Amino acid sequence: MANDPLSLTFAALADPTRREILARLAEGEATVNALAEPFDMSLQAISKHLKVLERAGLITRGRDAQWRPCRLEAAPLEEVDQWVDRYRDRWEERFGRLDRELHRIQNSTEGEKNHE
Amino acid sequence: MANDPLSLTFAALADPTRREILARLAEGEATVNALAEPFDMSLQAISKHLKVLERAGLITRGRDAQWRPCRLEAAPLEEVDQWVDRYRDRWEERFGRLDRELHRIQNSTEGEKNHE
DNA sequence: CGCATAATCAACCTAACGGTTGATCAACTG
DNA sequence: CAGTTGATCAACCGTTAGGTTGATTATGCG
Repeated sequence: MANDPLSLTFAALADPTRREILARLAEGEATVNALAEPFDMSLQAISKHLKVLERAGLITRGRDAQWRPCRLEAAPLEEVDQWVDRYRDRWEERFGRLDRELHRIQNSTEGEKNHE
Repeated sequence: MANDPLSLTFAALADPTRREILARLAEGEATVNALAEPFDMSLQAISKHLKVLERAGLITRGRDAQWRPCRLEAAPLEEVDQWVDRYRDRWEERFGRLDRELHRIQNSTEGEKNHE
């Protein structure tokens, strides 16, 4: 597999188990055992999934005695969002030209508001 | 690899060659040979990449004599966008609570506008 | 028909993925 | 210290990904 950041992120997301783990982490930190609990899978397998997520920068791990709490890190998701954003107008075609223009204007005024 | 739609899409995107192909197709339809031209790779390899993209629904292929023109299909990218959208507030933390609330309100009014 | 072109099919190879089991390390607890 | 718990490491295994080369199919052209 390619090892550029975006490829690592997409590859990490291309697995339902890992996406479920991220969904769980969106609710707060969790230990490896807590994350493994819902799955019919060995703890070691979950540990490997976490390593994949960590390599992609999607999680970080702390240290609390013998527990290694995992925390969601959204930065790579923002990269994904920015990448996919370049194709946004492709699926907004159905709105037609006028409505697409409205979206564009709306986005640009949002830009002014946020970035000033 | 898992074969649910989202996993197929993420997996298809987890390769720089395939992402470049999509970028090329964003400019318009193209034949397999045209798509293969920039890459130092056999035509068969590109053909396989196209099959992966097709299985994910990211492209469709027509038929024009011996050419099989490829066309970008953005629907799966919209699915990706919707999935990642659930985490948007995670990387917008830096805007602070007030601004995040503004975003939430803004989104909900957009929803009213689009879905009615 | 005979041939060139566009693209796919088929077989093969290496490396990585996703899972297993068993052993090990690290930290708390009695 | 001995034992338990949390988690990782290591080796292994079957399958798939991503590339190659060689053969094959389909279309257009002289």
